[in-house]
Amino acid sequence: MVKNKSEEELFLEKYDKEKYEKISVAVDLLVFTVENDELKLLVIKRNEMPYKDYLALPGVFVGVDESLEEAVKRGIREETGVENIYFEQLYTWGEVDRDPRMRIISVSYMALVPLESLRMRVGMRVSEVLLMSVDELLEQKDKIGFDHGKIIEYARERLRNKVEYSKIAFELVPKEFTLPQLQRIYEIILGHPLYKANFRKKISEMICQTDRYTSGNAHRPSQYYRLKE
Amino acid sequence: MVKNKSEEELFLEKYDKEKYEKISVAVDLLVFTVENDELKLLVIKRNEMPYKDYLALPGVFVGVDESLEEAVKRGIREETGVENIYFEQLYTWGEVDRDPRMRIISVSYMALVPLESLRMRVGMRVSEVLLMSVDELLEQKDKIGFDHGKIIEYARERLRNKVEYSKIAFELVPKEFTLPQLQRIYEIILGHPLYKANFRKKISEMICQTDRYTSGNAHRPSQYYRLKE
DNA sequence: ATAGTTAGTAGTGAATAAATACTAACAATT
DNA sequence: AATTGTTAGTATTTATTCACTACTAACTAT
Repeated sequence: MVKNKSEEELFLEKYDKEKYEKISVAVDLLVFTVENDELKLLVIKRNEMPYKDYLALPGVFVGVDESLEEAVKRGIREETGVENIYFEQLYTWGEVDRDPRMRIISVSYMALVPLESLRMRVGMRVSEVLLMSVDELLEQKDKIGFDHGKIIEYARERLRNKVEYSKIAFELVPKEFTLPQLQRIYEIILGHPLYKANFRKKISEMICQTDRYTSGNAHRPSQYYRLKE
Repeated sequence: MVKNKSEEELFLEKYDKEKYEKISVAVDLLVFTVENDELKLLVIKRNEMPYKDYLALPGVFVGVDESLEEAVKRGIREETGVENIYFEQLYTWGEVDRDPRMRIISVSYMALVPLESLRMRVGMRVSEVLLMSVDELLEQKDKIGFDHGKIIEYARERLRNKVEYSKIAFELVPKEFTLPQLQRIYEIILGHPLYKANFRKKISEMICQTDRYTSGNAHRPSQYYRLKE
């Protein structure tokens, strides 16, 4: 990584080691999905101090030779077993005392995964992994360790905003989906109902229809669509 | 900062020091202002390797006992001499080789300051501080060191988006301002002209008028306003 | 056949945004 | 003292989007 040894040495002469001791950097993961008409988040039940028996976000430390994105992918793989899912950076939390053990700066990332793709992996994890309703989580923030309650709120807010002007909601449905299904995702994230006709008008440019329909339901079947491009 | 020594020791047994060596964290500052009807950014001309004679963003390392915000305030003070200006976190850049000297993760912050408040301080800085047009900067990205060209683009995009749905533009004018002056700020950030009547309607709820007017100009005087609350 | 249920479309009035055209008020010039 | 140039500010018109109602369509179960 260091391309020029003398450059580094030159630099380090001025880099005051007393004052600017290096810092541990972690990524915290907010893996969202929708289950039973609820927005859910992957959390772990801690079985160690500090915050033993509290809920917390999964996370991993960032290695010196590892980019933030690489750490995120590794973390998602370790916690869920899934690969190639959508994620984006949220915010970086840097209060000095946010972890009582040591100074840790945490870069939070939000990941979205359709429930169908999310298959829990037992693995050799030390902590229990749970899918919990975001609403319920935020109602009992005293059960959440560290500053993770604040981070979850921040993420929900970002998700709510972003669903209005981006295609992010498509990350929570399979490649082929019906419009009532997609509309439910929007409504669950936004927390209020939408008008069918307006909803369809708005997303009509983003989608293209397939020739497949639902079947077996005691009502008119709905057509499957997919995201354009 | 460490509240429980035994907790820390326990933790460190499991914390693999080989793999998760700590990392240097810096904050990079994007100090924007408007001068001569142009959006301008505070940059430094580097006089050291690497990227000697290139342009770069000012930045400071984050101390172990210093929050990110504290580092930002210190950085802004060191580079500009001003205090108490608006800033917000932008994004965290974590590619492994983004700095050839060593692994540095950088948290970028955008600050906005009215030109009137911005008084350059000579100080004992090693590098030259410049106010440069953002458009010009982005036209010659090969003159910009590190990954800072990308960061500047990201910041300009964020500023453009945010000016549409927030009160952020008010951070670039004095406490009392005229509407033509404020509209110019919007137009400069957005990069296109706005319709006067629509502009005024839109911001009318955010502002309240004063009883003062401009004078001395060979045309109708304009009224001074201030941000509501 | 019909009742129940959800899928999907048409259309209306209200609010918001885009655009044009105007009037108002000053200083400098004639 | 009237006129001109210039920018400040308002009125109005048209187009687009949003909130909402009301309808038709298509399936299963009875």
